[in-house]
Amino acid sequence: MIAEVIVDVLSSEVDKVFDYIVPSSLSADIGVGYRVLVPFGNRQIEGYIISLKESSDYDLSKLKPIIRKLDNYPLIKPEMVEVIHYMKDKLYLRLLDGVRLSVPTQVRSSIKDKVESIISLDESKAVDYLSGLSARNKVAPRVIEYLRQYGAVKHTYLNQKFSSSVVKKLIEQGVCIENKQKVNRLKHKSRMDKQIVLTDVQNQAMKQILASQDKPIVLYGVTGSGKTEVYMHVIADVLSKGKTALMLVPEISLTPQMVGVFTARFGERVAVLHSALSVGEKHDEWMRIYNGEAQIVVGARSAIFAPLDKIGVIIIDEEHDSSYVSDSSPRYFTQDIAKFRALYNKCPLVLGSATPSIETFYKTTTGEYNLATMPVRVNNKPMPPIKIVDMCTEFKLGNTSPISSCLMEKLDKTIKDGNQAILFINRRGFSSYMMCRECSYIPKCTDCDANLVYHKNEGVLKCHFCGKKFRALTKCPNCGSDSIRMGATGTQQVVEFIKDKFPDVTVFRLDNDSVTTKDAYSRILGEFASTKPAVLVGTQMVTKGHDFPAIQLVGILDADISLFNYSYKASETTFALMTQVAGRAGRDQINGEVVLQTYVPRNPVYLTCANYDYSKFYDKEINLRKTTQFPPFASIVRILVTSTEDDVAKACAHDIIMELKEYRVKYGKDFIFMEGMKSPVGKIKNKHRYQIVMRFKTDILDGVLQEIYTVLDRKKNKKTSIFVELNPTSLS
DNA sequence: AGCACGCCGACT
DNA sequence: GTCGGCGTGCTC
Repeated sequence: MIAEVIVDVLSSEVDKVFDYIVPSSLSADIGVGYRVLVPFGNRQIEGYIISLKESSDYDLSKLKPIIRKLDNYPLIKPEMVEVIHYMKDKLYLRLLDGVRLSVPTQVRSSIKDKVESIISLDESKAVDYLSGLSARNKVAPRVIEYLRQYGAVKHTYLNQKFSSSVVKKLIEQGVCIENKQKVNRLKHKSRMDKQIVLTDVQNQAMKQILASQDKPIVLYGVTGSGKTEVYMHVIADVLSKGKTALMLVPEISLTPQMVGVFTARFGERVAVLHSALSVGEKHDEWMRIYNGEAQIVVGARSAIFAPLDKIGVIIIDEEHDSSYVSDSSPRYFTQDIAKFRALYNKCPLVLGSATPSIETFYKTTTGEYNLATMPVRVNNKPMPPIKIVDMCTEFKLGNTSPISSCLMEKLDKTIKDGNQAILFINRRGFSSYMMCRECSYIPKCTDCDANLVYHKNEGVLKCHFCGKKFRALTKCPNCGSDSIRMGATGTQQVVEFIKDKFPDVTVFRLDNDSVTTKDAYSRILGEFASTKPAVLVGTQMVTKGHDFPAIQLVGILDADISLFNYSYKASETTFALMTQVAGRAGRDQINGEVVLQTYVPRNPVYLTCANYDYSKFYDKEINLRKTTQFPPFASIVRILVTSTEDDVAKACAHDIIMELKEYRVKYGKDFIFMEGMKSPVGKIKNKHRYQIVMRFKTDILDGVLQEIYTVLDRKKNKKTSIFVELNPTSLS
């Protein structure tokens, strides 16, 4: 028998399937998905069997045998083998990338199950032992007495309470019995909440979802319409049929809350997967899923690769969220993988959102996706009114502070009422740059073409592309001046401003600088939740999850920033973001309100958003996309070529573009645009970057992609790396 | 990616 | 004479 093996060597050069002989001694207990040790060149490396066959096209005399298998079960299940092939063919990912996504390092590495040793008493032996005991022996009787009282006790606990030598002796003499058992490193609460009865609207949505086996279904429900409850009912239904459920949520910060809600309902049947788990926790959770001990997976993006069997439903919550697109290689769209797995398992795929992405919603109008709508909030409360404030007028009137007079008034009232306010600073990424006031010099990273960002906590300058740290400036290296200033409004500034104006109120800060540890996030939010009155100032982090019942006011400080990032998605991300932030206000008894500060108050995004009119926004936006030819009508592909040598990358990019130019001709006007250029961030980690950006009608996407892949396969070489991105949201 | 093979300069 | 620089090519 011959095995096709993917070797665990991360290089495009060697990213292909190698044939190996399966020795007859192994053939009985080996199969697809097993991890094996194979000879490769003159070394031994790990590989994964992805298929078995009887003969090989390769020179038989050169075939080597597999040395041995490395686990007693296949790490890659058959479904995931299919997923890996799909990613290779359709997404231009290396086979090994697929393997590594399917089998996380925490599982591949030698992390073992955590075992705990439990000590209990053999009563009959204990009686004998005590009777024949000398008077000098003081500790052992106490240990026995303790065990009689408490039954089984942890070995480590006994050791520290008494003495390890005594406990050891008792075990050796058979008086105590040692029992080893596997424990999970991640502790889940197992309080079981009762199911809540669904409203008619929710019930209708649930039925539509369960019936949507043939195509994905969009669950469009306004904030507060109770999507989570629908998800849980769908999952309960699926579980009752003996199937499993996969529930994806946007990012780490949101996960604990969802996990809380889900474990409260489903207890031990829930497993969590996200990047903030420790290696041991990740290993345990993955194995619990693999073994079928957990039937519900709640997790962030990468959880789409969870080794579940018999999936009965896949849910992607907040479908429009950008965290579902992996931003570094291997790049993949979570929805692509989800569609593949839903098709494989013939199960519904739910895309839930209050502000579905334009491309997703478009597919409900063409019939490619089904649609379920939940237009009202469960508590029947209206959405909080949004007031748009023109910051230009404000500035002309002489207010140069980051807070408008209108927001100031409402803030004052909120505090007097003893309630809470959230101030959202929309400052995605660009925080404070250091800059010389004399010559406008800005310090840059030595390895990347990027401005350094000042981190106040550590007092250093950091490169956000490679993480390298530099000493903060005190003197300008360019002109010698010592007047250095910090750019952009930061969270800190606003916090200080509020503290100055309202000295008696407690102000909390939530941003990358204040959230440094794993649980700082929930700690800050916890303190905020129990403080009244209080103001919470923060970045994106304040927009997600968490119900605070006492929020009376939400202020959005620089709404425009996300509108001015040069991506075709700028409008829709802004609309989604504003809607989401606004949804934080007035969730319970209190009537909330929202103040949105902008320099372009007549922008249609804000006008539609202020009326919570998604469908009007959608109509405008889809028309715009159609006339300007952007997704979903056209597709954008970006090819990125990187190399440590500038001219090598340049030449390679040039070669590719020459071939594609020839190919382009046959499509005429359907091929709208193509240009090669140095990347906006021309160098990252000392690798030079060239990009080719093209745009063409979506009808020809499959064909063009295939051509691109064949050209790239021809052009790839050792000195360059090539990445392909479909509909990129940023061009750094 | 690694590792061997291989063909040219400065050392005991 | 040889030790070692790293360019090139291969791995079932």
